[in-house]
Amino acid sequence: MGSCAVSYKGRAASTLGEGERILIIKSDGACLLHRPYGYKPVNWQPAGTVIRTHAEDGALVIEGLRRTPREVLRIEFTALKTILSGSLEDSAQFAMYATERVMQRAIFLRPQLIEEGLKPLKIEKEHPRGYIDILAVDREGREVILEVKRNEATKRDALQMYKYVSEYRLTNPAARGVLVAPSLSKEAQLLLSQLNLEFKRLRLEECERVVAGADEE
Amino acid sequence: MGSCAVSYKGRAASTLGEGERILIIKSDGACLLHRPYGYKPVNWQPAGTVIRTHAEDGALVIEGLRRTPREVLRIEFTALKTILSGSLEDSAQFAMYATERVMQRAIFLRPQLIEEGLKPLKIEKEHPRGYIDILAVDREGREVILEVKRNEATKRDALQMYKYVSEYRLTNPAARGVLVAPSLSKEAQLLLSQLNLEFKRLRLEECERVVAGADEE
DNA sequence: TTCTCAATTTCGTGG
DNA sequence: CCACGAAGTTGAGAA
Repeated sequence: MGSCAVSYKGRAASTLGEGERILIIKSDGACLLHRPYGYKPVNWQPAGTVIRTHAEDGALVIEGLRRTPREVLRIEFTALKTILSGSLEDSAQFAMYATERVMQRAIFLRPQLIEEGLKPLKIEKEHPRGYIDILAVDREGREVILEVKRNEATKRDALQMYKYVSEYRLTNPAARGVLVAPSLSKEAQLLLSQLNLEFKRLRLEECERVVAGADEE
Repeated sequence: MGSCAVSYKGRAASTLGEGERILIIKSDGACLLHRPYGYKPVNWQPAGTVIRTHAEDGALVIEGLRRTPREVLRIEFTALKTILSGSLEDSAQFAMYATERVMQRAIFLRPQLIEEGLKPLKIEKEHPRGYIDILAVDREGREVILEVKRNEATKRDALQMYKYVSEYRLTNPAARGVLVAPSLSKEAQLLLSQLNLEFKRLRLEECERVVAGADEE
């Protein structure tokens, strides 16, 4: 903690005049310089950075160097308020719920969440124009393209799915497209019916239960 | 700094077991909890968050509450290593160079960077489905839609441009689309040729020289 | 508020 | 190592 001036050059370039900030340097090389406000650091380097320090004209200069891409962060402290050094013990598990992946996994584990007889084939199948969340086959053997959204599905989501489905329909006119989300905006609803696509309501909560149940087994 | 356990619930949800971390709380409500490694905080709240603290079973509980969206971050410190409090004076100017805007400006100042006879009409022109970086007219009077990228252009960038160009081609089939970037991914190159779009190599460095030269005059 | 897009995006995943 | 897409993306700018 102290007063410093900063310059950065690499993927972009920036300068910052003298002011009081907090600098954190972690043992993996990650470093973060924070101004007194805001969520994001004003300057930083990611893990893997090589830190070097030296004195220069009565100032403490801290440089973070990185290759691929080549980047240099230079912080020049002219006044120090506090220096803290130590090591932290932290081996705990971080668990994040409520991601789109949970929904995908639940559908794969229990396809009847969507409909009876559905057989998922592939998650995140590659496609010349992007990715399909899930590719499946229904009980009548038709291809089903599933686009999964964690939040209310928008017009944009419907269009994205249409991009994929229309491609499939060139070779397989019976191909279905199902947008899976907890809810659907009114505009998206209209669009889906115009594009001959379907919607299946599915809430994150249900998916979490399915995935949790599978993990117990 | 100390040992804590964390839970978060809001747009998503997460838990983190006991471990030693650094917590920064800024006066605007922004708070960041950092593990001993990595660039990103493991949990956080943005500026505007209301911070409340209380003791509970011998632990220091710090809660960050936020509305729109409703989010709660709860940090329970069971052991403290250090507490630091103070205010920082920082009113310096932050200047960032080397952005996409520099490239846009350079093209506007010196259109021959793209091709002879090009006449730029408008930067960031509105469009029903987004924004066009630059709209121009070539020496033969054809509309040219320019999509500018600071880094290597991807398939995604080509598709975004195609969205605009195909719209223009409905009324003006001769309309051109030019993707401007320092380089082009192989997949994007293929896509461009399929979609009848063009690529023009332009490096940030050249643009910076052009803009710097213009500023001197 | 909403939408749209840039970002030193970062991060993970798969080829 | 690239390429692609998600992210509690964040942040800025305009309607």
